[in-house]
Amino acid sequence: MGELKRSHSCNDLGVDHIDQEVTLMGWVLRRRDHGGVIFIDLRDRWGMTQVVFNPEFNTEVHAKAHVLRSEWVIAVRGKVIRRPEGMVNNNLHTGEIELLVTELRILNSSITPPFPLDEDIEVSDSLRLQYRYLDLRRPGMADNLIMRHKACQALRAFLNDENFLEIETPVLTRSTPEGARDYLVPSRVNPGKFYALPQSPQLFKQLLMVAGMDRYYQIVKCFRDEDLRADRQPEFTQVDMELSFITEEDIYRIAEGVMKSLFAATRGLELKTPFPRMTYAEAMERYGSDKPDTRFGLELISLTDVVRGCGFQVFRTVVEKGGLVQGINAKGCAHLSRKDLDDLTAYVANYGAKGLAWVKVKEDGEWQSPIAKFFTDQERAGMAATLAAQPGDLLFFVADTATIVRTSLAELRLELARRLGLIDKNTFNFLWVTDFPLLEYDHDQKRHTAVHHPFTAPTEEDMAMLESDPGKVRSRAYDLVLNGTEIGGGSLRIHQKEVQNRVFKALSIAPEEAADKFAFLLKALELGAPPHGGIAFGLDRLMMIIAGRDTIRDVIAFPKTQKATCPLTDAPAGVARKQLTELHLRPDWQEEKK
RNA sequence: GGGGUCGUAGUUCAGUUGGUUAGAACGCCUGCCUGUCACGCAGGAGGUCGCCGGUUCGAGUCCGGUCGGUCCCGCCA
Repeated sequence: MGELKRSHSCNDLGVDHIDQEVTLMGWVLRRRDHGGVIFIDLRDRWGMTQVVFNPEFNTEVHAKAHVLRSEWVIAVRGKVIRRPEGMVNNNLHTGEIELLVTELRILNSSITPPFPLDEDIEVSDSLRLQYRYLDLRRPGMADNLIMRHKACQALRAFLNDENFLEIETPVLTRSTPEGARDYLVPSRVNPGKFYALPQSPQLFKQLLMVAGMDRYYQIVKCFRDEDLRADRQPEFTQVDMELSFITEEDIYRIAEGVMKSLFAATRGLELKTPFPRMTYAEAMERYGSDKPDTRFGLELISLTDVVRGCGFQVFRTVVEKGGLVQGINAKGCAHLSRKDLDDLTAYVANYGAKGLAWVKVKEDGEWQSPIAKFFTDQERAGMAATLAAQPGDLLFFVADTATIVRTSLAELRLELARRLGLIDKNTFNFLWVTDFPLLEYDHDQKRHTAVHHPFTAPTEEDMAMLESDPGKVRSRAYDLVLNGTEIGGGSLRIHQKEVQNRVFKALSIAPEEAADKFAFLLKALELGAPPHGGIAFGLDRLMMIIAGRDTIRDVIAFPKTQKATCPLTDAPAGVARKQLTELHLRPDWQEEKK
């Protein structure tokens, strides 16, 4: 860079700087070479400034500028001048001025980029990830990272004000039963033993409460070796926190404060608090989901009692076998085509629904429907009344087990809303979902498993049922849902050894196994563990929603592909045999022949 | 583990019923151009149609497999 020193960013200069001598550094976004005058759009993290090489003003530097190409890195010194009459670019923050160059220094050239860096051009994901450092130069991607930084700073400021301590926890820890598949790390020093990467710092943050830290938080990487989705990858970031001597109300207040500060810092939005709340039971009843999107209606309506003993055999048998019949009234949607209905039927089939019954309510109130003939006038009237059906409405029904009915109608509801354009992207609907069940029965494992995790406290009033009717016990867990996405969850924890042992027993974790895997926790609970609880937010998902993106890859600097690889570094990769033997691993695969 | 979808020039895509030499735009290269801002004009280069196999006189096109991207189901306390 020689004696040149950057004086401003590419977004700084305006009419106040006219006639000043400045130096800019950055990347050549575009050149417009008129043979005579040459314009370069110079870009950096902050913005863009037009720089001008004028042969009448400086022949030497103009001649030198002819070689400049996209993504060359340059330093330019010159004078800030007002653009001529009528040449102002109102789309550009620095559009009132330009830099008339007196000195050009080429800091680095660039080969032709593998894809254009223009914002509006779609490039395949594999190419973007292979050249992620170019992809991140695009303003939209850079903005996402900048926004993520602001979000982290805002929540740190808020939590610091609330007397939290930011404390790090180990990344090399031990594998514990329950939950997702662990990433394992073999120990060289301890042959045959393994560390696991944390699925969350759950037990460590509880131990920090036992340690009297009182309020802890951490922005922390977590690891789960499961298959990927648009909003899920194996390493992800949690905003993790834990507090002592609190109730649910304290957690809600803190979490709402975090969201408030975060949305103010990123979107400049003033969120209304407190957020609405809904029990798990109500959410399942009205939306068929424990993370309902409340930006639109299309609620599920139960018809199980209305169609009991009706003339339609499919519905009748399902009810007799203890299943459910539920419906959705798509108001004013009777105009949907047969193809639309076939598509929707295929859509719910993905979620196990064997069929999707539909009824178009005609202007005279008559039913146009393949199943109309199976019902008496009275039965039809009862169903119509329950669904508040009016002429022009389209009614959907699914009859099956409770799980299939709820899942398929919940997904149908979302798909309908998308197709009908009922979703407002600029609305942010938060919802606390409370009173989750503590346990659910796993038919494969033939035992109960924890809905949240094994350290979640049961409610006082249900505790007595732990042994007699474990499936009925409610927990002191809560989820925070934003626009139908679970963005966080937590619970009040068990802080007494006896209760923890009873829950382990309800989970069919044998006392010997509990002692082996969780001895340290049980011991800590005997040594003055305070009542405590906490919550963790999925930062990637939160940023995805705030940035208005469809995948968390767009808010992660170096994300993984759906096959959990990194096209940039080509991870995961093979290792030398010696590395394995040092770790006391004996591979049975053949080494690649050279 | 399963299902959908995509893969053609550097990039984004088109390519008819299987039929001559595979096209467009942008980008790139050369030349011209003194007020553009997606500058303009003229010319040019650039292709193992992801890969392997099959059907066929003939395959970018049809079939099977495989690899890669992506979305979903299962999975994700």
